[in-house]
Amino acid sequence: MVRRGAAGTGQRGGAAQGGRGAQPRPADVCNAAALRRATRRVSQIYDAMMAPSGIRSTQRSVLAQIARSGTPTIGDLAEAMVLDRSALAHNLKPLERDGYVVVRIDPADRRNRIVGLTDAGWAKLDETFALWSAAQHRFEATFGPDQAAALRAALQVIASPDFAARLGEAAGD
Amino acid sequence: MVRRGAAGTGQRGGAAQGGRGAQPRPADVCNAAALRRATRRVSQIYDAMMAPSGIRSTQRSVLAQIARSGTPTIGDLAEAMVLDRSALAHNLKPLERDGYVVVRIDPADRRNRIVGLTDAGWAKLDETFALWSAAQHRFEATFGPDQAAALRAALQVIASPDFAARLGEAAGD
DNA sequence: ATTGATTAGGGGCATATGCTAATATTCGTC
DNA sequence: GACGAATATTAGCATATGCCCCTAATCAAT
Repeated sequence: MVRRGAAGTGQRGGAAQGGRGAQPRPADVCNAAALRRATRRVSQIYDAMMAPSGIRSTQRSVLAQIARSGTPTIGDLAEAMVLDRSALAHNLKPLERDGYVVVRIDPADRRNRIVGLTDAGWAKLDETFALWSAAQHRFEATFGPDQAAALRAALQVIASPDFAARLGEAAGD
Repeated sequence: MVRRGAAGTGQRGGAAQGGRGAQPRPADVCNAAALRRATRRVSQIYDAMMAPSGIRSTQRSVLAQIARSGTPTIGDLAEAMVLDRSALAHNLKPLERDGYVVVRIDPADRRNRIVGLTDAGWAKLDETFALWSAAQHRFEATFGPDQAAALRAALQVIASPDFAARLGEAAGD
């Protein structure tokens, strides 16, 4: 039940690693998979170095984004972080439980929920700055400052709403 | 309870977007967060375009990696995918349940579990090739082939075991 | 003012991901 | 050949992420 060496890898004809002539195939490697792999690797380092703080890099990202945004709604935050609304709402739960953020109804438009940092949230953000910065420096030193800058530039393009719009133009069908 | 404009963003002194002079801070943006954002954006496109197949890009990545590897153990797969072993074991569950992969004990070393594609797994891999390829082409066309190639090269460096070793040298303390 | 469309969030479900502890198996040593 | 060290995997728990559907609230049109 476990064939081997046959076709069916998505790279037909046994041209697994450039064996045949260059077919019109994208690049042999899935961009999404490559991104996921690299993200896991990097997140592992950041999380490991941030472990003493008790929060993860993902959680610090949320706190930092709230700090940058001021008093965003959940939708605002989700958009800024390229995150599904429900996913962000889930992520806020532990932070709210631990007293770092507060979510309350917008008096102006009662459909909205306004997210804000508590004093404890600000304190945690300050407290974790050194750890985060150390991880950031470590990555930059290992990968190279110029390379890192180029990578971030590329990633920001990809994450931008404009890119998403262009990318999604024909993705729905 | 929701201060504003104070310090504590991790980018002190109100220099949120390059306001002050260039301090020796990494880059204003967390590399891990940037990676996560871009990954989500790209994964959303791939998943949306692969929706008709009934499997996600993450799942196809697993099938493709198994196909490439032949008859890997769970540990082999996890290493190749930069994925925690237990996470991969979890990911295999739905695929096993749906009959795309089989996991069986290695007769040679009964501690190991050998993973393999079933006929249905090979068929699904073939079936999803067109969808995956379309997503891949779409991304390349939007982002630019050269840019995409450069990005993939950078991501592969980051995902490589060697990079992880160098990155992790001082991350444990 | 009532109705209908739009928009923001929340709930439930499923997958994804990682950590820690426990279990099973093998290997090396005596 | 038995015992302890090393290795591979699983189990359980928690967070992360996204989709679909539902509810609540606003807005627009009549």
